[in-house]
Amino acid sequence: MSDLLRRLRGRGWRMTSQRRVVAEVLDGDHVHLTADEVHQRAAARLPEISRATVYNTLGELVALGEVLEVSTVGRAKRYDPNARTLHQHLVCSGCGMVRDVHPVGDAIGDLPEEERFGFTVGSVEITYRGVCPGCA
Amino acid sequence: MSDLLRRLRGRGWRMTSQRRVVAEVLDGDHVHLTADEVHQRAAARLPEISRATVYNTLGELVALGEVLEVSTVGRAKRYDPNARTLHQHLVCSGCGMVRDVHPVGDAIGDLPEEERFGFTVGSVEITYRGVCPGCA
DNA sequence: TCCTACGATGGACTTCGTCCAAGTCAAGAA
DNA sequence: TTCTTGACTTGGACGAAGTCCATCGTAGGA
Ligand SMILES: [Mn+2]
Ligand SMILES: [Mn+2]
Ligand SMILES: [Zn+2]
Ligand SMILES: [Zn+2]
Repeated sequence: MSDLLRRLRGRGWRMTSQRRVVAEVLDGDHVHLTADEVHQRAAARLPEISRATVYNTLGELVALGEVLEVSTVGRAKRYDPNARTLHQHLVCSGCGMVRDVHPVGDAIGDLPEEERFGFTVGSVEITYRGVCPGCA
Repeated sequence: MSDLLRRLRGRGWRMTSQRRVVAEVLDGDHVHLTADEVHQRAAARLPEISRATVYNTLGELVALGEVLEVSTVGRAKRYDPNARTLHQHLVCSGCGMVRDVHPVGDAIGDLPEEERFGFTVGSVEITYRGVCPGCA
C-alpha cells in the first residue's frame, strides 16, 4: 500500500497519520469494508481518529478513483481498494462474504442498442449472489 | 394491477384501503420508486396513510416476491413491481432515472468455475451506468 | 523556526428505516 | 345485520448510516 501513499503524495496530499492509517487498513485482497469497519480498525492503531475523518478520507479516495464504492441492498456501503483491476463481485446470501470475480464475456456489449434508450453507457456493475461452502 | 390485488387476496391478505392504494401506486412500466415516493403518491389518494404502513406493505410485497428491491449506492432503496419478467437496470448517473433492460447472453455462465470459490451461484444482478439523453 | 492553508475533530443534523403500544376495522360467524 | 376478534394501521420514539460545520491543530514550504 506504500504505492497508494506515494500516489497520494504525488497528488499533493498532506500525509497525515490519519490518512496513512486509513490507507493501511485498506490493504489486501478481497477487502470490502464498511466505513464503520474502517474506522474501528483505524482506531485500533490511532485511537483518536474521528468518524468524520474516515468518511472524508474514503470520499476523497473514491473521488480519486483509488477506492471503489460497492453498492448493497439496504446495508452500509462497502469500500474496495482493488480499483486498479476491473472486477465484479460474488456475494454469499448467508454470511455476506464478498469475493472478487472476473467474468468472461462483454457485459456492456450484451446490452442491445435498442435497449439503451439513447443513454451513453459507461460501465457495468455485476453482482453474483449465491451460497458459500461454509453456509451450504 | 387488479391481478396483484387478486393474488394478494388469494394469499389471505385483508384488503385494506392502504394496501389497495400502495398496490395501485406500484403499477406501470419502468416503475422504480423509493418508499418515500410511494408514500407521497399513496397519500395523494389516501391522505392519512402512514409511513409505517407503506414500509410494512412494501416489505410484505417483497417477501411474497411480488415486488423487487433494487439496490442503490448510498441512496434509498427502490421498489420495482416488475418482478414477473427477469430483467436488469440501466441507471443515469446524472438524474438517477432507471430503465428496465434485457441484456442478451448468459451472465451466470460467464463466471468461470474456478472463479466461483465453491459457491452455488443462484442469481445475478447487473446495473448498467451511463448518461441519459436529457442529461447529456 | 514560523506561517498558514489544509486537514482533523466532535457534535449537531439529516435521511432512511425499524419498532412498538394503542387504537381501528375487514371479514367470517351467528 | 350485528358481533367478535385478530390482523392491520398509526404516530412517534428510536436507531443506523452518513453529512455538515465551526473550531482547532499541524504538515510542509519559506
Ligand atoms: Mn472487490
Ligand atoms: Mn426494473
Ligand atoms: Zn456464506
Ligand atoms: Zn439523466
